[in-house]
Amino acid sequence: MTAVPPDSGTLGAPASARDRFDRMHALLRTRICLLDYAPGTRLSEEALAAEFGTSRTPLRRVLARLEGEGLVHSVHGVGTFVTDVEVEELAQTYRLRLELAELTGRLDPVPPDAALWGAFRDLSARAHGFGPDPDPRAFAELIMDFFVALMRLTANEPLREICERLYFRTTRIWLKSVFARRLDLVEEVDVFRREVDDILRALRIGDLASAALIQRAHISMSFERMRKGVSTTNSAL
Amino acid sequence: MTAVPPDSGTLGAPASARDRFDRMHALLRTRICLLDYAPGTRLSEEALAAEFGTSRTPLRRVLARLEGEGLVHSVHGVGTFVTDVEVEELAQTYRLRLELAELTGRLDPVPPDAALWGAFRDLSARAHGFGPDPDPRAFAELIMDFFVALMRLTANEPLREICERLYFRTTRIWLKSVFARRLDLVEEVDVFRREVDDILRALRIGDLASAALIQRAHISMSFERMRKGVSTTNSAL
DNA sequence: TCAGATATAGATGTGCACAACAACGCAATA
DNA sequence: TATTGCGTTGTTGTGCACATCTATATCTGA
Repeated sequence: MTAVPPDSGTLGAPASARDRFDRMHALLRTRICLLDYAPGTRLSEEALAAEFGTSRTPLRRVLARLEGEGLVHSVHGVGTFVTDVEVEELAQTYRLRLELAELTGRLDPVPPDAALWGAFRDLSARAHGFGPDPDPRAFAELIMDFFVALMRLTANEPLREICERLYFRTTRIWLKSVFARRLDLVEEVDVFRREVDDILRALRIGDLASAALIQRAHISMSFERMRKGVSTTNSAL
Repeated sequence: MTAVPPDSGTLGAPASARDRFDRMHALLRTRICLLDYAPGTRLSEEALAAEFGTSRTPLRRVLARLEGEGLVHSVHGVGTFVTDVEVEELAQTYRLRLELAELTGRLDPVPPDAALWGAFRDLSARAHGFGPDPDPRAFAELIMDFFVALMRLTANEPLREICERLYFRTTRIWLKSVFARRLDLVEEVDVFRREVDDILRALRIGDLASAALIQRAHISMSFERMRKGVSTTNSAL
């Protein structure tokens, strides 16, 4: 036998330090955005390090990154906490996201390749596969996957990076509003199905700018529904 | 005497961990953007830690942040290197910066307060204070300070953060072009003086949108001069 | 009973020693 | 002479013990 490098597992990836970092980062980000860790939750460095089978040192690097992205906040001697999100505070971020969404259709748009078409078909099937009583978390995950897929329609790397950064910072407010009954989940599912269908229709005729405008409109309307949800709740008290 | 907290120095700041981090981060970022560390330079963690009087651990945190901002790149077992910048690669980033500059005049613009007016007066004085043979580094520092001051004209925090992020990632190419004689420094100084004067004129009549458009135009023209500088050099060979 | 100082517990931040890894040089060999 | 293998060296990544800091509970005295 020739010398075989220490492959830790079934196949392929030698699991480099960077890969571990990316995996931990993506997983924690997903948990925060899907409210597995509610805003205000304290994240124990020791517990997370034990879960990932490492020491605190690499994990702290991940938390530092998440702090730079505005998802957690560390205080010396107290703890690391998931940041909170409020509708009114996010108004600035949403206005910016509107403009950036439109830019994805104007700056370096690229038509979908075969792989991306396949991804869109799967996403559409998932969107239409939800029953009358959908699981909010699973649906939020679908929305997230759809957003990431849409980002592949622009070749402008910095724009993509910024859009995703802002998305992950704001998306929790939607799921939070659903749980707080300020949004009607069934209506949200219906609206999302129409958004997917409309955007795919625009993409099929190669009109990426219109696809971006449709996305922009839905981001705007989604935010307005959340704001109205707040005032409705208030006036109903 | 009542108990006095252990003040480490002359006055005020107790120099918390976060303050140290911010200072190290800002200083290294400035050095990279002002080409004190040329692209490709290897940054020694040990040497930098010694310079700041700490161990590698806090310094590594700073380097990790800089890597997230695209200013350095670490490779296990090799070193941490200042990233390189090429005019053609930055085309996407510049197109994005154009759009974002315009947004600063449309999204949450705020007129200058007394302090900001004072800052602008100082900046204008510095701009007109350069002689016939200006120091490129000092002039680049002035441009940087002016940009940061302009960012105070929008109250949209996420927009400000993103604009600065992209600025620090692209600004080195200007100074690099000056050193490579692809840009004429005297002409650049003249152009910058006009930019400052024009923007301040727009601000005095309260037209922040026009100020942003002027800035946008100058970013665009600056990039074009750099591109032309490349082709001119090439055709002159 | 209440105000304030103090001890305690538990968290993040830091320093140091070592592991993992990559580049280089050098020598042995076909 | 070209090439392959290996040891050396220097770097980043990791683990662990300890320092530093904050919030809470407890004790003390009026």
